[in-house]
Amino acid sequence: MVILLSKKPPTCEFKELSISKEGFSRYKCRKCGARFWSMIPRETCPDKPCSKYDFLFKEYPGVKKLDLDEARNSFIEYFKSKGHGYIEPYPVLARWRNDLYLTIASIIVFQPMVTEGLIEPPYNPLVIVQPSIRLEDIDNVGLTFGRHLTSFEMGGHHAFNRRNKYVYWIDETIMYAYEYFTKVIGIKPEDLVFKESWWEGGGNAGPALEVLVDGLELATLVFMKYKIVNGKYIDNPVLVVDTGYGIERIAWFTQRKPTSYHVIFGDLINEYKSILGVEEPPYNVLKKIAYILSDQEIMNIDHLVELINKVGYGEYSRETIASINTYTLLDHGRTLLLMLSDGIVPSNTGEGYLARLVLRRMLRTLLRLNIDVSRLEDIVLELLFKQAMYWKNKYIYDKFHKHLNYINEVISLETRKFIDNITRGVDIVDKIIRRKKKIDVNDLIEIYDSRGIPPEIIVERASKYGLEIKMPSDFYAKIAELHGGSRALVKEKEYGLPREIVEWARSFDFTKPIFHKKPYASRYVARVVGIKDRYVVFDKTIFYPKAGGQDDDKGYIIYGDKKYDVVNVYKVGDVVVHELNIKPDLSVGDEVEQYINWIRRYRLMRHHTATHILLGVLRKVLGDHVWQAGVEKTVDKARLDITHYKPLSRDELLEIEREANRIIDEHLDVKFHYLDKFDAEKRFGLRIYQGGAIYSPILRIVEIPGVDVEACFGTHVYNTSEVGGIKILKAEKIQDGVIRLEFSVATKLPEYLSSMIDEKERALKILGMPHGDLVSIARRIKDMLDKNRDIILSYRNEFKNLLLERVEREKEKLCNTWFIVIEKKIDDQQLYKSILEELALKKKYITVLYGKDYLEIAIDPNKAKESNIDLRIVVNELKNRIEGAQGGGKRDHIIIKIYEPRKTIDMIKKLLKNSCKE
RNA sequence: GGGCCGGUAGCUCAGCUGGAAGAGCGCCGCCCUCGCACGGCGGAGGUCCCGGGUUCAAGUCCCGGCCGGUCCA
Repeated sequence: MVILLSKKPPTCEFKELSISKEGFSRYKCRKCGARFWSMIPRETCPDKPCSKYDFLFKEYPGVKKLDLDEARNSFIEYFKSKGHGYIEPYPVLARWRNDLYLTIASIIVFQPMVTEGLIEPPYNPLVIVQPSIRLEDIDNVGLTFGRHLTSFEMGGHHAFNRRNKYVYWIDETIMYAYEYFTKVIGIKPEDLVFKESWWEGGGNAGPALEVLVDGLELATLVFMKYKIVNGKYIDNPVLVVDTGYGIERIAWFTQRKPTSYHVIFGDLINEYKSILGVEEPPYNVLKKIAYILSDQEIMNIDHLVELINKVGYGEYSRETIASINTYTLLDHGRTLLLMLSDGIVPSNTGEGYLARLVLRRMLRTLLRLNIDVSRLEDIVLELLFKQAMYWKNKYIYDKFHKHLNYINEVISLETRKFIDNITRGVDIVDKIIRRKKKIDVNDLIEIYDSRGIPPEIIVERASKYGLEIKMPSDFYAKIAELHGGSRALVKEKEYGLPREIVEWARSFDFTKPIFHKKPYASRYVARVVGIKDRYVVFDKTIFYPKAGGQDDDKGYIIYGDKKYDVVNVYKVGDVVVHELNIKPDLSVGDEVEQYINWIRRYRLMRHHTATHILLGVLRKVLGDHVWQAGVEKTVDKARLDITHYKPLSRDELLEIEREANRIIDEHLDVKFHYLDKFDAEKRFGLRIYQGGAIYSPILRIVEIPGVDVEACFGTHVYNTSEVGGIKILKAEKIQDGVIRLEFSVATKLPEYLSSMIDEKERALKILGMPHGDLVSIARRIKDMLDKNRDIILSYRNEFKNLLLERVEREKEKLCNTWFIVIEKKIDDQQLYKSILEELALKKKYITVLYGKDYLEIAIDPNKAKESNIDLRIVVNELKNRIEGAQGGGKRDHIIIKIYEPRKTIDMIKKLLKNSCKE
């Protein structure tokens, strides 16, 4: 997430801080040069790598031990008491953003709408504890004894200062941190250090202060005054206080256990150890090792072993590594459960890939712990089950056990895929070794990159052949290199309009959407506010633009005695652009009548409402992981892509269809709400973002009570009964984790029925039985074909034998063997192929087969050698002597294209006689 | 969304520098057996993903597409 930019604005924010009144002064770290604030003079900053985890072996008389819940509550309660409004945590899956998959910090919840000043936050200031996921440091998990986690709780208190509303800024933020850590947690002020730094993420950036205590960073206070646009820093209209308190680290600090995992996962560690058959080093040894290595940059397991040996704990290296793998499983398990219970479906793209990545790392870790492949699925399920139970009734983690059905099924499927993969990997290693007798680094890279088989598995397999392969330490760096620079994903909006028209459209601010207020209006009067070429903007419109997967309206406008067709309708921001068939003779201010093609519109409306019904039903039948992954509503049919992990069964489809039609018959009124973003999210949840993130202060919510609620721009019917009926026409997997449903509704259905009946009748006609029953006729024809095939086989055999008998009579001596000629009379490739095989390969005759304009000569390869026959000479001669002859082949088999092949046979005989020694 | 790997018999796959489409398992028939399994003999089964190009000739080479896998966003 951290993007390196060319030029950072200079930071002078921290030259003077009011905390100096408490006795803090500014120092410079002798080792890393960083500036920091401390009450007592210090040579170096208490941060890695300038310092170790000194807190582990220090006594803090004023500090009370807090578990995770207590640490979280202490944070929330403190900031509540200081006038901060409390916000419930958001999902880890950032559905409300289109530039991020995962929630990586608490500020993500408020970007970009609040941080840009476009809407008010629910409270200002506010406090939130946001479970967040960061996978950048996934390779470090475990190795750093708990400093790195793939998921963690970020305590944030935020203030949004706008020009006309000041809340608080740097000094107040520091004082809150100071007071929280000294008064609530009980740390002595002289142990507290504020280190100057810089942070950026999610599109904003700014100077930051890291709050450090004896080697551990407990919080970062970020003062986001910039936003990042096209790689440049520009002043943000809102001064954002973005703080991140590491809830896990605060708990760890107060308990001073060897690793943060001991604090987060408690007894669960022991359960994992017994499932995995792992022993930890003795408590004090582990703590010592964690301490001694806490200022080291540990690259990988090998490096860790080396370091452990170096510091004199070599005898515990095996237990230490097993423990680290266990901690990794715990960490990844919680992350995976967070992802899956927020509805991520593992797949090969998007956020689904991130879930797969985490699971596969878990599975690889299990293999490293010598868990046999056959037990992989059971073990990983058991580990996740234990974890889900451990978190029962704890904060948002309580949701884990509620999703266990989905989690179990998806993990089973994914684990089997992984096992398939590595099994195939073993075969590939065997194959490469058979062929090349060795495997090099390029093979490792290629196999990993294109087949996802981790190099450890290959190395292990190769060792069974006695091959030793060194896995380069920069393996993953090489992979990254192979992929080149990566680009950030921000979807450019496609308008389908010329750029200058888009620019022009932006100069208007709003077209009143009559299609929302009066979706049943097919005629309306509007005033022209802009014309450019064939494009017109009105003050209001009943024309629905192409948006939200719904096709645009077609129709016409009338001005006086002039009529213009509206051929396309586009949406640019809140402006609707009408494209006419010709450049109109209109002026700004003219009042025109707008007419839409009602039949078309009504079908689109019905398809759109049907899509919402179907989505609600799919979620109900298949589970909460079902999200809309794409959608298109045209006049003929609608298409809905959903996230789901396996193909839909016949029964599921029938149930879905039945349920959707039941909702139509329920005659439910469709409700529309206009709500502030945060109100809508609070009232209906983040489900509303089925169509992707919407960056708008006010959301239009379409609710089918008890079925579905979505933020939606489209036109809908007022009652579900108007949909009239839903028929699913097709359900197919379009990519890993995505199922596409095609369906149609209402008056479109008889058309489909008619075309099906028509198709059936055409088939019957072709079969010559226009009034028969298709199924029984098909069965009869199949029987007939089978029977005929048998008959043909018998004929073929008979004919072949006759031919072979005749050949025996007609054969003549040539080149130490027999020479025979066969004319190809029937278009039966199989027949002549088997004859050629019989004569040339078994009987070793020189066999000539000719047809209308081609000729083929074949002989047994060994016979050719021993008789010194080379058919290539024959071909070349024929090509030389006969005009238009073209062909070639091998020594023992040639094919030539030639007119009147029969006439060349004598020539062939002569050529053969010359070439072979008789 | 991009890179890479793949698509050949019902299944798993082989098929080299373009010249006669293969193996194992499965299926059918026969032999062996009281019957089954094993074993033996014989047989059926192919739009070599689709489309275009190069060539006398393409499973094989080139281009485009579709589908699957995988790595990375």
